[in-house]
Amino acid sequence: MTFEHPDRDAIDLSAVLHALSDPQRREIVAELAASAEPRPCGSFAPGISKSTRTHHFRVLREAGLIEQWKEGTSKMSRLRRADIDARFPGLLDSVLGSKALAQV
Amino acid sequence: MTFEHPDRDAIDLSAVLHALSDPQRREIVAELAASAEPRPCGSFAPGISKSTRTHHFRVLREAGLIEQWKEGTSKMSRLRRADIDARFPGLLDSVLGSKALAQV
DNA sequence: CACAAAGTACGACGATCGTCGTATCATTTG
DNA sequence: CAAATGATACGACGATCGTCGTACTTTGTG
Repeated sequence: MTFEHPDRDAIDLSAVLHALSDPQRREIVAELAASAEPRPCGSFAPGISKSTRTHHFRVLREAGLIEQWKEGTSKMSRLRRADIDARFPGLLDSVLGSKALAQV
Repeated sequence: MTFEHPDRDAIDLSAVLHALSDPQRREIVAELAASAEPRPCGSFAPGISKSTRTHHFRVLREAGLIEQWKEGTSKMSRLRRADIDARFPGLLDSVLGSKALAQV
């Protein structure tokens, strides 16, 4: 918990919706939601540069969507599903559910 | 239907989330959702300028969230709830529902 | 026709966004 | 210690955003 994570009650809807409005970030969130296990940042979005990936992860973390911590040389990420579901019930499910459509 | 309205199947999730990420526009959508009757644009968001209001309504319309048509000198707006609900089930409810929180 | 009302078009402005490359840091491993 | 790995910091760039004011169009009303 050494990074900037907003408390559950401080999670802002505008920030969450903005974070989710980017397809790249939505893809990351979808992958995190699919695998319950935490994963290192580097295992996502292979098409983009490292700095861009860092940027996207920071946006997600500061919006309160993910939690991050260091583990060796890697940085692990986990979806804050309980917090998001508690604060905005149904939001994550509807956004991720529509991913099942041909929604790229 | 003389304006640019995306078809239901063409409604893009990124555009919808981006449109909803602005508090001003979310407020408009919330008011439209509250009163089932169409309302002229001028009856919203009294604090902002006319041009900004026009801009917000266009963003909402081009994202597929609202439908607009002229009626006399006014332009009426109605929420495309059925289309949004069909395309992204639960999304609108979760976004508007959280409005009930102290989410400004 | 003249006037008022409701929106739009068109820039403009500062701010933020998504992306990148390069340099740097922290950690593990040889 | 030295090298490699995984991620960050720091600009930088073009693009988009939210906001505004002013000028303009469209429509209805006297």
